[in-house]
Order: sequence, then structure tokens, then C-alpha cells
Amino acid sequence: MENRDLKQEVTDKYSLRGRVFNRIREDILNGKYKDHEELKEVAIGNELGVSRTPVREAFRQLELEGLIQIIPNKGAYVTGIKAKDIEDIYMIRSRLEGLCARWACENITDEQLEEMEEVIYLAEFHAARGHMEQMAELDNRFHTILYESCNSKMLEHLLKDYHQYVWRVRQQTLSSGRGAVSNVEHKYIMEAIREKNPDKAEELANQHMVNAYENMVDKGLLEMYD
Amino acid sequence: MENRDLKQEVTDKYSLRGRVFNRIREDILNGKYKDHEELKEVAIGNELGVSRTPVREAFRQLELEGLIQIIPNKGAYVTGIKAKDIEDIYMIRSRLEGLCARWACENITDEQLEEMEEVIYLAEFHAARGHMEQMAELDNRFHTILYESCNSKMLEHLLKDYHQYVWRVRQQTLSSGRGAVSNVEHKYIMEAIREKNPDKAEELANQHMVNAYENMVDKGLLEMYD
DNA sequence: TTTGGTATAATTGTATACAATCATACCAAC
DNA sequence: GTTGGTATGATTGTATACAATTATACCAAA
Repeated sequence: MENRDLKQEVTDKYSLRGRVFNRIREDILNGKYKDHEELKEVAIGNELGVSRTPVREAFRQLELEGLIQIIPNKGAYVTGIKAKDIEDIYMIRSRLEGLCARWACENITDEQLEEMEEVIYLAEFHAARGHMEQMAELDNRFHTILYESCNSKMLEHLLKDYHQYVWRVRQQTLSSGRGAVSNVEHKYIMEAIREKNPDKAEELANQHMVNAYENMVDKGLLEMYD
Repeated sequence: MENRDLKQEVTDKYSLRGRVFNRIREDILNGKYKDHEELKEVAIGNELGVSRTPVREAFRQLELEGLIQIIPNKGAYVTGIKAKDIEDIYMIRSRLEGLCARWACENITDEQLEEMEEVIYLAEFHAARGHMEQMAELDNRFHTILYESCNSKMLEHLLKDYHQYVWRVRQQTLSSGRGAVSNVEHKYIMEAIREKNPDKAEELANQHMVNAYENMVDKGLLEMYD
């Protein structure tokens, strides 16, 4: 399973199926295809200039990702993200990011720790100036480093999936004033990891997710998802 | 996403792709296809009496399940389960079963609680008589009820996936004398859920998984996976 | 013997053709 | 008007044909 993500990346870049998969995934996450909308193989094939075969294969993958539902002999329907899904994902992530931070305590490399510190330092800078674009990018980088530092391809893959899945919601969260607070929490998590305190790291990372979710609820950012 | 599993089941039963998918999945989990073995589309198609198309679609799903790795223009290779994967899964499950038990406290129905109690009662009976087959089945039922009682399709689906994934290992665990102990832990979890004590339920379910894993390590059941 | 290259075979990637299933429209019987 | 059924069209399921890529075998040159 090592290199799985790398190979996947290669596939996505060079095969028609991979390009179709990414395209539809983005279109769903960005709201081009709305909830319950039917995706027809020929229509999408024509739109992207490919035949039905790669489209069908992409559909099978999208189904397992939970983004569409395929009803045999009927069709493929978009499974829009709902407020309940977001809540579930954030709670699941809270437990798993906690576990990830715990494992990072014994597996993180010096290079990763250094990069984390740099990311947090940079984020302080951009938070003070309200640079939302950069904040989103740095938040991404912090979590990606954390996921990769736990030495578990299983957990890393799972967390990256969920992270992607709620991407659109996270954008809004960060641009709603929580960026600075979030970054302070990142700093505390990093410090717990650096001092190899797994209980503290797990608890902080766990709480970090709960806070992020509660912020979204308070700001009413989930009301549009029902 | 409601009914996703149901529909999936229908697909698996009646479509060639579904049958191919299940068949290969089983063959990998049961060790017929060994680690790093190459799966060829035509060979498997001939063996099952179908063309390459349903085989290819099944491959795409198996890849996302992590059971095979597809290298573009080269082939599909079995990703054998490794001892490290099992450890990761059990630790991930420990956190998630804990969360599941917590949610069950406020969402479980009276019928589900009753069925749980029946399962535990029956398991006491069979444990005393060393009926391994029945113990495995009842363990399955307990966890399935628990997963379905949390009112989260997301978490339910995730836990069912992992549960399936480590199925073979679990068989051996239960037939190694832990069945009775495991069932007592089930009873405590159920009681915590019945008295609506989420903190206790989460902690007990969490520890239940850790215990199951440590038992496997002690009994040396993981040594064959490297 | 080793190395390099070319031809051939094997395998996957994609497109298309045909079969099976499902949705719709229309008409007849009541 | 409503119900039931049949015919038609649309859509998915599967098989197959062809293209592109990769692996293998063999031979020639060093």
C-alpha cells in the first residue's frame, strides 16, 4: 500500500478515467452538479470528449467515495453533502486527528517539525493581515504534514479523504475570523508533539476539530446544506 | 446516502460487476490471491465467465478499498494485509467504536437494545460450550447492531468496512479463548449505553478494541502477516 | 559473456456495438 | 376520467474490437 497515493496521482494525471474522476468530483464539491441530480454517462462523456467506458469507471470510484449513488439499471445520482454529514465527519476527524497527533509524537521527523513551525509562523503573519487565501493554503499544509508524520498510511489516507471532502466548508470557516485562533491551536498541538506528550497532543488535536465544528455552527455556516 | 448499503447489496447480487467484486475480495481476504500477485483482467474474466468490462469496474472499486493497487498500463497487484495495517485498523477502530457507542447512547432504539441483550445472552451460552462458529456470528451481530444504532451512516459505513477487512484475523482471535471475555466487555458496553452514559460507553468500547488487539499480539496471531 | 536494440507477444486503455432494463407516451377498455 | 397495457425511446449493462503501452525473446555487436 506504500506509494498508493503517488500512483493514484499518476493515474489521475495521465488516464482519461482519472481526469474524468477528478473533474466530476470537483464539479460536485463546487456545486455545479446539485443534490440528487442525475449524471448521464453519454452526456458527461460528450462534455469531456471521451467515451462511456472511462466515465463508467470513474462513476464506480465516485460511488465508493460516497459522492454519487448508483442505482442499478437506473442511473447515477449526486449525493450532496448534508449538514449532518459535516457534523459526523468533524466528530470522526476529531477522534482520528487526535490519534494522528498521538502517533506523530513518536514518528515525526525533525524536518517535518521544522516545516510545521515555519507554516505556523507564516500563518501568524498572514492572519494579522487578513490574507485568507494564504491562510487556507497554510492550514492545508499543517494538516497534511500532521497526517504524513503519523507513520500510518491507513490513517493518513483516511484523514486526507475527509479533509478533501469538507474542503469547501473549511474555506468559509477560515474566512470567518477563526484563522488566527485556529493557528494558535495548531501551535499548541505542535508543541505537545515536540515535547513527545501523546496524551496532550491527542487531546488538543481532538479539541481542535470540535472547536472548528462549533465555530461553524455558531456562524451559521451549515444552514445552506439542508 | 441513505440506502446506499442496501442498493450496493442489490448491485452486488444481480450485476456481474458486483459478483466479480465480491468474489475477488473474498479470494484476497481468504488468501487465495497472495500478496503482490498480479490479477489479469482476461484470466479472471474467463474464470468467472464474464468479459473484461465488469472485471475492470470491479478492479476500480477494489483499488479504492485498498485491496489491490493498480499501476497504469501495467496491471493490478494484490495488496496483502500486513501486521502494521491490522494494528492501525484496531487503533482507528478503538477511537471510532468509542464514538459510535457514545452516539448510540442517544440514538439506540428499544428494539436494538433488546436484540443486543439477546445476542449477549446467547453468546454466554455458546461461550461456555466452546461453540466457535456461533461466537463469531454473535460477535458480528453485536457490532453490527452497535454500528446501526449510532444514527450516522458515515460512521456506520466506515466501521462496517473495517470490520469486514479484519474478518479473517477476528475469526482466529475468537477461537483463541477470548470469546467469553469479549462477551463480558460487550455486556458492559451495552449497560453503559442503556444507562445513557456516553463517557463510560465511549471509554469501554474504546478499551474493548485495544484489548482485542493486545490479545492478538500476546497470542502471536499477527506473526503470519509479515 | 554482456549489452543494446528490435521484433513480437501480452496486457491494459479506450471506443463502440449490442443486449437488457427502465421510463414515457399513447391508446383502448371500463 | 381512470386504469391498464403496449410500443417506443432512453439509459445502463456487457461484450468485443481496436489502439497504446509494456514485457519478453532473440539476435547482433562489443
